Formats: sequence, C-alpha cells, structure tokens
Amino acid sequence: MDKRDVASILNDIGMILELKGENPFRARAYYNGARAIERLDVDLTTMIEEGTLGDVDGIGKTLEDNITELVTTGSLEYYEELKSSFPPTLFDLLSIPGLGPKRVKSLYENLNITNIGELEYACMENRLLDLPGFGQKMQENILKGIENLKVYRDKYLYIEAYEKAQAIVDKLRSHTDTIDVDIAGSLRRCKEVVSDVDIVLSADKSEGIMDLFVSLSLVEEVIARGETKTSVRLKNGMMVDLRVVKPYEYPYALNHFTGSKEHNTLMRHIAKMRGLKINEYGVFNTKDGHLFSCRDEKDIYAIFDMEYIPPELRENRGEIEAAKSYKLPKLVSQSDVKGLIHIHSIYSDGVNTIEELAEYARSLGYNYIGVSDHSKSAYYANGLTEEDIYRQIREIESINSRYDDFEILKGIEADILKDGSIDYDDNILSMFDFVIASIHSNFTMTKDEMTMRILKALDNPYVTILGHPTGRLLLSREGYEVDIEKILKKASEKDIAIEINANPYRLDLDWRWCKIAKDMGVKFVISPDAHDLKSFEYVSLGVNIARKGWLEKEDILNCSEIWEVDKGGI
DNA sequence: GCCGTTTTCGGCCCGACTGTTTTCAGTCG
Repeated sequence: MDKRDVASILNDIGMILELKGENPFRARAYYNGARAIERLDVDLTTMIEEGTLGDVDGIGKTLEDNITELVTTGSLEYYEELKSSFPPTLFDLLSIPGLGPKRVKSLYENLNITNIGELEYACMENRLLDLPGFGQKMQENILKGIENLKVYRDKYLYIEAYEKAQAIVDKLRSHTDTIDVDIAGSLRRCKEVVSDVDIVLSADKSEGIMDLFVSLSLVEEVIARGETKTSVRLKNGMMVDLRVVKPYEYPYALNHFTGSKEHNTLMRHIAKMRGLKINEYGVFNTKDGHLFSCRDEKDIYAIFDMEYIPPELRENRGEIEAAKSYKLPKLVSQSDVKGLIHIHSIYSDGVNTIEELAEYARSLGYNYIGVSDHSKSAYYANGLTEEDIYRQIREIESINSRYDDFEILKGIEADILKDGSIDYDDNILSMFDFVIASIHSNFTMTKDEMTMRILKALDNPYVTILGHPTGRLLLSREGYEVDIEKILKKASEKDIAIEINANPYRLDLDWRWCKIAKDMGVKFVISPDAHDLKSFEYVSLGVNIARKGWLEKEDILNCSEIWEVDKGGI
C-alpha cells in the first residue's frame, strides 16, 4: 500500500464522516491528513519504523495509528466499519453536481434512496419537491446531472485507456506466437476520450494468444471469442477488441482499425477512383485481385502517392489533401519540449518545493521550468499574497544563482476576475517573467459576457499566456460558453500564447481549434499544470494534442532552448 | 481529529453562487 492508496482511503473516511453528519472538522482532519501524506517525500514504511509519522503536521495520534494499521496490515478496521454503514452505491450520488454529503444524507434518510437509478425515479415522481432544502430547480438539475452521467458512461480518459491498453499489449507481446502488436483505433489517434480499445496483433496461429488475452487479470468478462477476433470487458468497464491477423496482413489491418471511419471512407474512395480496393486485408487491384504488398503503413500511403500520415492526423480534416501534395506538417514531438511552463509549488496548492521541482526537471533534461502558483483570489488553492510573491522571487533568484545550465522562471497563474481584470496590480505583474491568465471562478456567465471578460484580460499588457481557455473538465464538466474564435484572434493580435493544458482532464485548448489558431498566427505553450513531480509526465499528453492539432515545434514557445518570450508590459 | 495554547478546551480557510428561503444552507473551486 503506497502513499496514494493511503491518502485516498483517508479522503474516503473524511467523506463518509461528512455523510454521517459527524463533526465537520473531524472530517477535515482526515482530508488534511490525506494531503499531508501525499506531500511526504519520505517512504511511509520508513517513517513508521522510525516512529516519525506523528511529527508530520496534520498527523496526530489517531491518524498515526490508522495509517500504521493500513500500511502494515493492508486494511483498516475503522474504515471497513464506516463503509459498511451505507450501501456502497450511495457514494455514486456524490458524483452528481449539486449533491454533497448533506443532501445525499437527506435523500438516503428521508426517501431511502440508495443509488442513482432510485434517485432518477424519485425525481420523475417529484418526490424531491417536499424535501427540506430541495425544490423544483434542484430536482431538474439533478436529472440533468444524471443525464450527463449516462452520456459519459462508457467513455474513458485517454490516459486511463492508454495505461490499460499498454499493459495488455505488453503482455500479448511476450507471447511466443506474437510477431507484431499495436494499439489501434481512436486511442492510437490520441483522441482525448475513447469509448473502447482496439488492439491489432499479427501471428501465424491465434489460439494461445487468445487464451492469454482472456485470462489477463484486468479482464472481467469475455463477450465473444473467435479465431480472429475476441472481445472482453475489463474490470473498469472498458471494452477491448483484439484482432489477430496473418503477418502479411498486419499493416493493412493496423491501418484499417486505426481509422478514423471518415479517413478510411475517403481513402476507399480514392482507391476506387484508381481501380483499387482497400480494406483490412490489403490493397487490391479490383480487376485481377492482385495484392499490393506492403511492409508497413508508409508503403500503403505510397501506393496512393501520399506521404505517411501519422495516426493523430487521420480525422479527415485535410490530411489526405496535404499528404498528396507532400505538405503535411513536421509534427512536434516530446523531445522537442525544452522547458516546462505552468507548475505549482508548495507556495500555493502544489506539493513540492521550488528546489525539488527544479532538480527533477533538470534531471529529466529540461532547460527551464516556469513556476506559476495561484494568485491571491484563489483562496481555495492558497493563492499568493504580495508578500508571498516577494518571498518566492527571492527564493527563485537564490536557487537560480547556483545553476548555469538551468533556469527557474518567475511566473504566476493569475485569476481573471469577474470583470476581466487581472488579480494583481501592474507593479506586481511587472516582476514576473510570464503571466498565465486563467478563469477559476464565475463560470456561469453568458457567452458574450465571458468572451468580453477574457478579451479584456488579454488587453492587460502583462499577460503572456491564456490558461486552459475553455475550463472544461473531460467527462465531468463542460467548458464555459465562450467565443473561441474571437479570443484566438485577440491572442494573435496581442502576441499572447494559448495554453495547451496537458492535464488529462483538461487537454484544453481542444485540438480541433489548434490548427485554426495556428493559421491565425497564434503561438502555444504545452504545459503540465503540475501540482507534483509525477504530473510532469502529462506533458506528453499535451504533445499528443498539439500533434493532433497539426502543430510543429516552431509553434510552441516552450520548444525553444531558452525561454525567449518578451516580458509583458511596455 | 489536530493543534496550540490564555495547558486541557476552543477554534479550525474563504467567497461566490444557487436555490432555497425570508435570512441561510449546501456546494464548489
């Protein structure tokens, strides 16, 4: 049991305590304990052995005992006891926006609602109207929330699907009969959200491979099993299709099952015009059935006098035209990224010190990081006061003086306030190397109001980057209504970069806008929005999105060897 | 449940928003 598991259980305990209506500060003590554990940089087992756990701020006698029990025995009796006081499905209600512990408790105790299905039914029967604290509007919102959950069900974030798929591919690759194996489908195209996983594998015989596939520990049930195709549902609910093809068929199958459907349709059309036929088994001459032999996908596109189209671009958004005239972009890659911008430190809601962040980035080979904590209005995230900023800048300068091959940039993620102004005055803003302006409050404005608000923020001469431009959270929250086109145009005029926020839940700006923005002359930063060291990895997800959006390294500011952005202001 | 004392009990993070109320509770970030 590692730190993350422990923290997650402490959080659960806090939540159940709230549900039970216990002293809210007791619940908070567990939340605080979880945070304290997450930010520990020493091994938990070591701390327990040395008896130093109780010295940690926020961990008292009770939490120390509980954590010790968790780590040494793998479970906690108190937690199991708490969990058993409610039906397990009751916790699902908390994922509906507007429902917190208090309301869920009331629904359970007054209407005996124990799961989302029962809640939906109760709403239909108007049974929430008479409940204290509920009303018509609340009931409508709950129904809307349930509707959204249904839409999002059976959809998975790229990162979750990718990790599962990669684990499966690794296992399949280890089978002696496997010759080639790859992820295909929307996951290979790096879509931000996927509904299932396709894996293509080449082998001369499939039986042993299928046996291995259905016996993987990730697999919950086998939906269908055949010689060439087997479908399973994983324990997280995700469907995975495995297709086994003959080695010579592999490139065609990989190409076909990578899609997209629209890309394939156009390719088939082009083939037909040339008297050819393309499908998962090959590229054939329609007349005599002759198979064009291909070693890889590059060969397939070459048959049609096209350059190789990377999977990310296969969305029928002009890539086939561009490939015909050999004008595809030279897509940015992970190794082009030279520095990480938008990183939170312990000063606001990050868990690492500036020194730890810098050392880790340096060890990964980056040339610079841009520290950008939250601004003063972001109370929930411990936003920085002016005094904090002076202190932080002094610390950064002191650490920087020790490096000649690395730089820590002084930045801020400043809130765009309701009226479009930026959270600090010009004097403060002028001290930073870069200013990310982001919206974290007042999401429910009209589209016009929100657009005006952001446009005004972009007029601030100190702003250098617009952070997560739509505020969306994939599979959980729509972005705020905003006229993106106007925003991009203004950003282009004012030389303000647009963030591609690489957090797996954000991936915002959406890739569908990237090419449009690029054509307007907009520059980008790919940022991890990191709150800990682990999330530095997210930058690769941002690179995926940039690639999907046709971007090249020249379009991305943090692909420069050194940070060359003009300071804002005059 | 934790912490720090005015040392054994009282305070603990804030503000906006929404929908419920008729002065505020619950949720969210």
